[in-house]
Amino acid sequence: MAPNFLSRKLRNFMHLDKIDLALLDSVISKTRTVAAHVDLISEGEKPSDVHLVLQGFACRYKILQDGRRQIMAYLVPGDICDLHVFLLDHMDHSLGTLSTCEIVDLPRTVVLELLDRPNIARGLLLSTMVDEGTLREWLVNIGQREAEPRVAHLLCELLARLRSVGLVSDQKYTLPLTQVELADTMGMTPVHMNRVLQSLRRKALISLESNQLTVLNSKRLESEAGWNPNYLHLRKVAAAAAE
Amino acid sequence: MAPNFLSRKLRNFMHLDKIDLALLDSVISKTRTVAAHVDLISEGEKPSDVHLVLQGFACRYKILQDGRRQIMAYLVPGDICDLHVFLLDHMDHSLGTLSTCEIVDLPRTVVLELLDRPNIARGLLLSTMVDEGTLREWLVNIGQREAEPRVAHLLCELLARLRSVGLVSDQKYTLPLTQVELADTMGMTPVHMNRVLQSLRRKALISLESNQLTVLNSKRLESEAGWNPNYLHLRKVAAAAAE
DNA sequence: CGCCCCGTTGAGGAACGTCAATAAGAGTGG
DNA sequence: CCACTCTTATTGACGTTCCTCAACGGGGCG
Repeated sequence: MAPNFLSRKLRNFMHLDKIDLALLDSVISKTRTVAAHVDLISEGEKPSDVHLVLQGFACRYKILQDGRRQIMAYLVPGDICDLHVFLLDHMDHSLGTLSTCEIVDLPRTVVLELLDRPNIARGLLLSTMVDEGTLREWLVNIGQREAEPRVAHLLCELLARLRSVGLVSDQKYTLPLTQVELADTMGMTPVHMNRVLQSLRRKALISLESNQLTVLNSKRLESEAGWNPNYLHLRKVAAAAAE
Repeated sequence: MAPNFLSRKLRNFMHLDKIDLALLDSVISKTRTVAAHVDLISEGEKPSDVHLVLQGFACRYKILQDGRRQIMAYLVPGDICDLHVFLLDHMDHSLGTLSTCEIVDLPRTVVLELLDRPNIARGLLLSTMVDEGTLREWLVNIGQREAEPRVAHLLCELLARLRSVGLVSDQKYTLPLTQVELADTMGMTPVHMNRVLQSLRRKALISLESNQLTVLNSKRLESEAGWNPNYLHLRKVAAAAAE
């Protein structure tokens, strides 16, 4: 059976007992495969389910009148979106896949079931707060850092987040994104994104080919990025990674 | 007695009965005055209270190693921050005043009391989701828009938010911020901020003197900004403004 | 009066965007 | 297996936005 990325993630925050883990396993039993570049829900629609990503990359994004797109968050395996989304009567942004994904749709009743377990509830609320902290960090990143440290910061973040759910080995992870998508994430043009990646490669900080990203020199990459992982609130990273 | 900006704000989202309103009034009875440019809580500290702003502007912000500052959110009268902040063991950003403020510190017990009232709870959760939506919109704003529409967008947002708590009349509101602070909000330099404001004035879209901002031509300002208020989820703006 | 903060303005430079062309690879149908 | 097409990555030349540095003026306040 595929690993339960949701419980992996929550265990970064809270201890989960057998009942919790069994519930989390049952919840992810009904997955569906979604092709790349498909919306899970679009701006303006009424939210129905909470979405959970078990494989692949999804994102939140918004499209402006002139066609420009801003990607505002990545959802990677274990990530859940908008616990309280049922309160809203329309989505103010869209949710879509970037790569092929395995998705679980959680209807309201199942979410309430999860929130009935105190430690799961605390874990989910903490995850939500971390998502918010991540969003703030992205704002800082785009608002204050120049292109190269900005991209370096994103790559550091993904290293930490994917490691926390066991998706990093040998400083390497799968980054199933095109340079256009990365550019739309970082608020820059694809051309400039390309040049920044070239530069990071030339400095031997990373390698990136066929969607495999390797951090060759994490110390220098982190210093270039001004990296500080405190906003991820990962207290038990090493333990979780070892499982 | 000073108007209860918290109930004004929540009434944009939910109907509140007399008991709700009385509770909200009792909760804001013990305010304190905080001078401008004082931290309510700093990055790294352990959160103790939830903060509620009743007067003035406060903000969330982060300072980078090189001294650059990014302001990530404004808190205006009626705004409350981080309902669930007690879950975190350290702040990943700071909270400080921008102008002189009236602040209420809500200890955990009082927050729980508020959450016991279903409609207040829904209103508070909705506010939280709107805050998140606002943060996302700021990311879009900084990531995708050039300086002038970016600033225009901020001014439109403040017009809508302040109007929703009754702080706008004649398209005019108090904006107690320096150009340096506005620049740190928008991810640009104070010099450029100044030039953008000049340009908006020259086009007769706004006037801004001694902290009084007047929107002279909201239609054109909104079109310049690409303004779409859907992320504020304000369903009853007109009614609230009329009270 | 003098100081400091804030707003304003100018000149020059760096970062990033735009436009355009080419290459390289993946999938498709013949 | 090859021709074809489409997407993605790459590179160059050039333009624009925004930043940097610097100077000056005005108002509030001790």
